[in-house]
Amino acid sequence: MDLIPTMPDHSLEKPAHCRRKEARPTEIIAAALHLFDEKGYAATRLDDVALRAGVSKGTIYLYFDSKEALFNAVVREGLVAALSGWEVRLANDAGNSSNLLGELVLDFSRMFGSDQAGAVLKLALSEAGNFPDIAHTYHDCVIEPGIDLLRRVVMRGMARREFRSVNPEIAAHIILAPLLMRVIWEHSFICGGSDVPTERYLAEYLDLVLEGLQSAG
Amino acid sequence: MDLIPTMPDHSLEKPAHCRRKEARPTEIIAAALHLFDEKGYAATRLDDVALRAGVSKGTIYLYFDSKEALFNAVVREGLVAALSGWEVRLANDAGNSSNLLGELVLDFSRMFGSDQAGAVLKLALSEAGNFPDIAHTYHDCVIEPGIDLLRRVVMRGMARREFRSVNPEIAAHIILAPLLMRVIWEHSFICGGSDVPTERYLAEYLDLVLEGLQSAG
Amino acid sequence: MDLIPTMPDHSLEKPAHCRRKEARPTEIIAAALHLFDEKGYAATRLDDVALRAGVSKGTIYLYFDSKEALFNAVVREGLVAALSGWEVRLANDAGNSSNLLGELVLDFSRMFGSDQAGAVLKLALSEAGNFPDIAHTYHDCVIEPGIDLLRRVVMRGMARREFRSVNPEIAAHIILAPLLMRVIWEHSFICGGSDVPTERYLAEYLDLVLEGLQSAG
Amino acid sequence: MDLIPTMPDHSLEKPAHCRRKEARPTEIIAAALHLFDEKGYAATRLDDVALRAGVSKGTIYLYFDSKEALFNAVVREGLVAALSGWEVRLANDAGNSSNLLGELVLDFSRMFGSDQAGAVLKLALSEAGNFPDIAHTYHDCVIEPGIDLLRRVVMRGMARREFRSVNPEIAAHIILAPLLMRVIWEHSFICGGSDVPTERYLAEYLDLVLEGLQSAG
DNA sequence: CATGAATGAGCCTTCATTCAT
DNA sequence: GATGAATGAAGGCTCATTCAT
Repeated sequence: MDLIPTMPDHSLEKPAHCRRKEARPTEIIAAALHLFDEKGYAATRLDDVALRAGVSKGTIYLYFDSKEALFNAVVREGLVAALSGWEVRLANDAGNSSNLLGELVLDFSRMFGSDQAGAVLKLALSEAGNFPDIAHTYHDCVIEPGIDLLRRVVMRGMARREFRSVNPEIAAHIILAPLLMRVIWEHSFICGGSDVPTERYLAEYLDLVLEGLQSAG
Repeated sequence: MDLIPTMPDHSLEKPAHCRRKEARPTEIIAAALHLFDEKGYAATRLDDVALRAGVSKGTIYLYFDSKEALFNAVVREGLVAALSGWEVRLANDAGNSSNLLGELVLDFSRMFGSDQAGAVLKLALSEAGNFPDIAHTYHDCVIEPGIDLLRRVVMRGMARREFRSVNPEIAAHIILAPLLMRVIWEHSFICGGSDVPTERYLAEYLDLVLEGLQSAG
Repeated sequence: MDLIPTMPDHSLEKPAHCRRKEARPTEIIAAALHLFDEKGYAATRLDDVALRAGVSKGTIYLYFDSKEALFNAVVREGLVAALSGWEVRLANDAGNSSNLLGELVLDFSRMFGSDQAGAVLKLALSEAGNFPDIAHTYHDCVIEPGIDLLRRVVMRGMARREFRSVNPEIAAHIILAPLLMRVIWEHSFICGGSDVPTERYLAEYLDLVLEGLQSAG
Repeated sequence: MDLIPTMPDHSLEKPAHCRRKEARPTEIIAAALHLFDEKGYAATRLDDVALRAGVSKGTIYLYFDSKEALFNAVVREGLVAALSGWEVRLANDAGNSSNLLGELVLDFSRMFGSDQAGAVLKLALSEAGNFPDIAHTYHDCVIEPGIDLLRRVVMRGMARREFRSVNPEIAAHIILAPLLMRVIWEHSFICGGSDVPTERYLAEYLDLVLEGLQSAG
């Protein structure tokens, strides 16, 4: 499966000519993301994507080879957005591990709080059956790095005797879960959901996790 | 949306007549569940459901009014399976709250370990966009009771000074998340996934959560 | 096309045994007639015919080879009913031709006033496209004899100088038309229709026709 | 029931672009009319309509929401065609009523002689059971105005002592019947039918009717 | 580049017909 | 004979994809 959409490289064109034209693919992707997230891949009609993007249906095919290619582009865009969020200063940060974990969680919250990354997370999970390649790519490029980051923070904390001894791999999964779940939640039970504001949720969550990790001493 | 499929009540028919007949709806539901879980609602063809159930396409319509009705039946079946799992002895159990929480988690694991309940959980989340009624029903009948159970255990622990003071509502969500996430995981990244066996995962998870809840004293 | 339904000859069975059984074909035909008339051939489901006849769907096939065969039987039954109505004493009646025409019209009205013959008339016209054989048979067995009868009365009247000189063939058609039309009317615009009672309609009709035929002298 | 098909208004589009495009709906309606007339609504396949119209099946759905909507459009078209035929100069015509009636009949004959109006008349009667709304609309918009016109001519004749005293309402029905019947005839017993040419039929018919209406003096 | 009319493969659904009981 | 569960061919409808303008 080709994750890179058929998209002409406009990088050498004069920049101030027609901003709309260059934004087209992005606008289409944004429209598609919204609808894929809302209705799922299969139930989303290209007509609706075109309508929402303000272009004709045929135009979509100028930039993407097929509906599946569009889906790939959507996910890839969200992938990039997500990846950029995982950039942490893990190494050069000299603070204590609890703070480091706290910042990681905030980063995460900011990243998946955007429609972009959040919707793609849900998409990757929902459509995993029909697009195993995407599921794998997403897992390898987003989930695994995130887990890895958490694992390293946990190991750092253990090494510095700030955290008690746990299985870092599993702990990372468990720590990540409530964050992912919260994202899925908001994209599935749109109306209603829990009325707990994100800040409180994160605070309480961090409190619980850190307490659980805290070294006995 | 009607969650009860149009399904004749066979309970009064002659029992030794044709054993297959009474099992048909169940077989169809099982086949449908498998495919819905694997490919999603829209991408599942009724032909394939029929093939897998070992019946003709028309037969499906003897028991279900439409593809959507079949989907409803599938979810409802999983709902029942899930609900039966939440039966806990919360009240008459005199043990300490940590043990109680541990048992709850085991119950949960058993329940959603079955394909039935697990697949339906993933379905409810994946197809929430297209079937808001189902999403709501699932939330109200499965998720919310589960959260409530956890909340009550947390409050019990706090009342008995076994747990420190936390927000029970949020804590319940956070405690539930890794369990749900694990289920989703297994239904999305089928091959691969984490190679951590469920028992170890649960043990580590319980350890972390209980440590996090532990009263300081 | 076979106008004779596959129907076992019960004429030699003991008569007082099980009246229902022998009446089955007739009951099925009656139910079919009602539904064919109401909804047309294609829109009538055999399930509904069975339901209305109080038998199972399979039973229909004990008496009729196919839906088309049932339709044929229905029409043929109505044909017989209609034909029996055309039995007139044309020859031995010595009265004047106006009276003779009046009696013919009354006969006609009685015949097509029954649901049986009336419905079949409408059926034959409506479904002529799909069942040309039936249309022809109906035309040859019912319409043509009726026209012929009228023609002979008109010719008799002309021969006896009771009627003025007209084209008997055409006159017969024109005289028949309002009678047929009235029947069609009642089977098409069921509710509403004209509120003129049949008696008045016939009287006025006869008055107009006879006046039109009246010899000038 | 909505008699107006979902049909984009092309009146403002560039005219010299693609002559075919604007004719499409009309061509589809014509093809549908032919087949509906020939085989009835239910027995007509949209594939066949498409084939006859020289378009693909999907194209039909560009202009009509459903088979039923297409049927509505067909009837409505025929309705318009029929209504335009009932335009008579009743008021300003100073001639005698017999002539007026004669002209009305010619108008009628011209109108329903076209496939359009004639086929729709038969359709309205045949499919009245399945489309009561259409039957009513047709009755109210075509039949009733026609009857009304005839009634007014009859009353005019009576007022001017050209016609004898009859019930105008009933007379109108009776006068209309042979005309309608002739139309139905031609659409039902396509091959064969009576071999009397329309002109002779009309002449004989008028002769009979006028004679019947003639004032005794 | 952009459009949107046209296409046709594919799927849900219906229903006449069969057949084991 | 009678039943009604099961069948599967057929048709209405959708929508991703193409292409002439």
